[in-house]
Amino acid sequence: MDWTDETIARLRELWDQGLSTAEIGRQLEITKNAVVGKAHRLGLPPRPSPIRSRKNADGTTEVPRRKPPTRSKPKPKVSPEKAEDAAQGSLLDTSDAKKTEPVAQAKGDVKPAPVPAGGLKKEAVAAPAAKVVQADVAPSRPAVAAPKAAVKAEGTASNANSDEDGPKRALSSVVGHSGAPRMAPAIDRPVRRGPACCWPFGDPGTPGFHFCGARPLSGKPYCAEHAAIAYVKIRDRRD
DNA sequence: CCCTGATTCGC
DNA sequence: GCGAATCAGG
Repeated sequence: MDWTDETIARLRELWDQGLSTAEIGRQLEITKNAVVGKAHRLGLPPRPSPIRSRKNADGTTEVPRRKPPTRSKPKPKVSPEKAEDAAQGSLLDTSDAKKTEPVAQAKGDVKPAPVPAGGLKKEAVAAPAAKVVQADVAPSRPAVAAPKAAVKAEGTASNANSDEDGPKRALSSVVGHSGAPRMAPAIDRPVRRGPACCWPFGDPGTPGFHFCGARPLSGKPYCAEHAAIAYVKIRDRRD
C-alpha cells in the first residue's frame, strides 16, 4: 500500500466520519489492520474501542494486561492476489435509462466487488450527531454503494432476498435520480484551496480518478449534491 | 460465532 | 513505516 497524500486524506476523512476501520479498509481496498495501523501512526484520534480501557482517577489509562504474544508463526507469506478490477463504466450513465446490470458485474468475478456485505448496523445508527445517518456504505463506489442504503435499509440480505438482483437493479434508478453523478461536474473553480467534496469519481488508482472537489457542506465531506446521496435520513430509509 | 479497535513485532 | 497476527471486549 502506497500511502499517497490522497489516500491518507481519504483515510482521514473516513476516519473523521466515524466509519469503522473495517469499513474504511473496504473502501480503500485495504485491510482494517492497515487502516488501524496507519491511523495510529498518523496519530489520528482514537475511536471508541470495544475493549475496555478504564481510566484511573488520575487520568492514566490502565490497559488490561497484555499477554506476551507467542507470536512465532511460520506462516508462509502467500500474498493474496489482489486483483484490481477497474469497473468504472457504471458512473457514466447520463440518462435515467434503467440499466438492469451494473457493469461491474459483467467482468468476471476475479475479485468480488467491494460492496459491503453487512447491512446497517449500530455504527450507522450511532453515527454523526444529526438526524442523518451515514450510509453504511461508502461512496467509494457510489453507483453500487450509496443506493443500496437508500433503497433498502433493513435488508439484511437474509430475509429480503426474494429478489436476488433487487439491489442491483434498484441502484441504477437511484443513481439516475438527483442529477446522476456522472463525471466531474465542471466546477467554475477548478482549483480551490478550501475544503473540497471528496466524492470520488472513477476508481482510485486509475488515471481518471478524481474527487468532486466542489465546496462541501459545512461539517460534511461532501457537497450538497453528493451529501444527498451519501446520507440518508432515518425516516426515509424505512418503508 | 460475529463484530469492533489496539497492539505487537517481523519485515 | 507497514500491516498481518494477535489480543480483547461486546
